[in-house]
Amino acid sequence: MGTVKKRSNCLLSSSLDIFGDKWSLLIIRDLMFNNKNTYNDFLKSAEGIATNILASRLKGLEENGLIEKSEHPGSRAKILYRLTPKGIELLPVIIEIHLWAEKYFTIPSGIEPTLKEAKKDREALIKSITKSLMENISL
Amino acid sequence: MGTVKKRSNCLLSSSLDIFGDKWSLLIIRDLMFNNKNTYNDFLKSAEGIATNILASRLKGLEENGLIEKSEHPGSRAKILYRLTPKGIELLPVIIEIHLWAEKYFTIPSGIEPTLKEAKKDREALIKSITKSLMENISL
DNA sequence: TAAATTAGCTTGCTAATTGCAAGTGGATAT
DNA sequence: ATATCCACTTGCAATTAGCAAGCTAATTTA
Repeated sequence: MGTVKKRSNCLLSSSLDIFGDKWSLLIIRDLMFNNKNTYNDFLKSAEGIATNILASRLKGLEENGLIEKSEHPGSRAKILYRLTPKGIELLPVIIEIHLWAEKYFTIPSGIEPTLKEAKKDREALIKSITKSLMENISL
Repeated sequence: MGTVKKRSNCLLSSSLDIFGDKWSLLIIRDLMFNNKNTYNDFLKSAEGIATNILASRLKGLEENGLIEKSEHPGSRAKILYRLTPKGIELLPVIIEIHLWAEKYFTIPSGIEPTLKEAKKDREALIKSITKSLMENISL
């Protein structure tokens, strides 16, 4: 059921088989930048994902090794979703999409400094965000 | 009908509203790397896009200014699709997806040199591919 | 300690989208 | 003149998306 169907052996196509939809990268974004890590956190995001779609996307992302479930330190009722290294490695992709979008959409308040940093020293930004995301893993 | 619905003002979300599906970036890829620029070229790609889906994606990409139609120099029956600068600027996104995918999928024959170049001198590669794509525009 | 709320889902149903197959109409090759 | 190519459109079945409601276990509130 959950197996991924590869349409071709093209790297881009295989990648889109995993995260080429309107929701998966938004969940990754929430985990990366918005301090969201529970089911209800994702549900509350501005785009308004439907609960069944969220469940299916979380399942897909987990099956493909981009995220993983773990115990929530604060409550046994909650499940903590975390990025794996494989998920964290999508950071450059997400940054490049932002840099593209910056030219064509109005920039939301607050992210301008990060965009500026991305343009000034992209590698440094990736390294520093990656580092802090990786630290979250080993908690 | 053709208007884009923005789910939020997040740059990533707005971008995915445009190309966040399983086909749009593959059409861009074909235009960028595979010397495909007619309807039937796209139809023949390995992933096997359905003809009605192709028509709707081409329409969407055109409405969003990523591609444009023009006269085919060889035949009046054909339509030549071309990337606009806005479409060409997606090159870094596509490269980053490739670099991510390289770690998790078997690498198709032929692209290894380009991947190596992307890792060695990313900016140079982007600049050189962009240049040749831009030259295509003014023909 | 009982009742209400929170958290993470599942289920049922409807609407929208996808994808296959066939068809259309103009341009081109034979 | 006929057949084929090209860029689609249309019809229809199947899949997917999305809304609303429900469900179970854990937790908070009264």
